[in-house]
Amino acid sequence: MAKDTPQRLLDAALDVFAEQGYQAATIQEIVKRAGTNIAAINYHFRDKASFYAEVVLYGCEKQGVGQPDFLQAENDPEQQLYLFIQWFLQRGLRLGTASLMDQIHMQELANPSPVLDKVVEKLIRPVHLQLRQIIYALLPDNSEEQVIRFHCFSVIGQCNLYKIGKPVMTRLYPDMQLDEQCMQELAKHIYLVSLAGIQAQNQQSGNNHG
Amino acid sequence: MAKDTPQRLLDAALDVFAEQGYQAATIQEIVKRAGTNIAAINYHFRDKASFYAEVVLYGCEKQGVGQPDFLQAENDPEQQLYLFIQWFLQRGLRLGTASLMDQIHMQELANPSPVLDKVVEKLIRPVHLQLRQIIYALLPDNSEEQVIRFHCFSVIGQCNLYKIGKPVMTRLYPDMQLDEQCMQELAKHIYLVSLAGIQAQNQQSGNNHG
DNA sequence: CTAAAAATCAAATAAACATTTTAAATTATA
DNA sequence: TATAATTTAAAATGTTTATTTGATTTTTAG
Repeated sequence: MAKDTPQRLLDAALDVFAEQGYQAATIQEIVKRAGTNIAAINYHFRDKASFYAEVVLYGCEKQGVGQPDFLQAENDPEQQLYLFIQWFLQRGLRLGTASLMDQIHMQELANPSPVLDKVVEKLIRPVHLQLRQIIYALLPDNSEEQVIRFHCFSVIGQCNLYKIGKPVMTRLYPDMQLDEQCMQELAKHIYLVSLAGIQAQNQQSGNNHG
Repeated sequence: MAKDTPQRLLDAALDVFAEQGYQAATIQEIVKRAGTNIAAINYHFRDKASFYAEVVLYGCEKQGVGQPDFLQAENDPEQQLYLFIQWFLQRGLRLGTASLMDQIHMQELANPSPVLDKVVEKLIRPVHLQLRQIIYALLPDNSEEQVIRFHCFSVIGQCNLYKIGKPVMTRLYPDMQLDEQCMQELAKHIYLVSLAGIQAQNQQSGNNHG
């Protein structure tokens, strides 16, 4: 038929698995969207489980290229933090591979599978390490490991809620619209809170040591 | 057989649905744990979908009783905020109905169903309104609606990450153990960051108006 | 207290659905 | 043309949900 059935299967499956999760997704729906038939899955990818693993890996690689680097020397850590927050927030909102992988991430949080290990290593850890570097630069030199982690997770946690918690948020506040403008204000807000938190930490540490 | 089959079914189902989500959970597993057979589901609760709705409602009512009230007059808003964070964090860690409903919440975020509306109204909104009151008291009188919401979501977001993101966190930092002591330090951290964020907001608002 | 009616439960069966396998047909390629 | 790779349709397998049927228990009325 058309060209590159495996490719069409991967793309269709990424959509379906993101929308519905591994269990709820049926290979029937996937092959229907890919415009082929059921046996194609078995021929190109052994079975559903192996197929899912390949789909997620495919999504990781697709998103992996073109991840921005926030640790450019010309920016001070404050700027880097702001840019990170802005990027991280917007990623989930825009359509495309990134938001699909965010949905897969979500599905994996609800029902972890062996695939989660690779998602963490390929997508999450690299991003996390960048944030960690930024936070590290903003904290005193002798900061405890736990303090660094906590501040990272404070930033991530604030951002994540707007991806993960959307279904609840729209029910709590039906008038709330998470559009581009709101995202910008939100980025400023999270930056303000996070930086204030770090500075408060610095003061406290200073008192403890002085 | 034993007494009150519907009751045993509800309790067993709450476990299974929380663990696996609606799709992945099978009524076979549920009736097995409840010590009865499949027909009991169809007899007492029409079908799987209706049954799930009743299970979630049951969970809501079970947890709804005994929710603490943080708006006691004897505490100042700062104390209230700290107690709220501490309670909210610990709720997910401890075993019992609360953590089960957190898991259901999680499953509903990944794959929302009509039931989510009721979970929001019965469980989430009441808690959210309490936090909102606390935040409101900490902000200037003329604060914008959006600012209030953002600060609420900053607190919630930071706490939620440790419930929702646990599978990722343990992979990022295998040495991290979210035990009671860690929770206490975490509560202090989130309180520090959140309060510093609010105070920074107050300063900024003051500048804007003055 | 007893008989009829209703409610509850268990086992087997049926129906629906999903996945995997098989085998035949088609297409591409050497 | 012969061979291998791919696609298709159909059937087999397994799993899950829904229904039926008959037995047991409980309730209600006389």
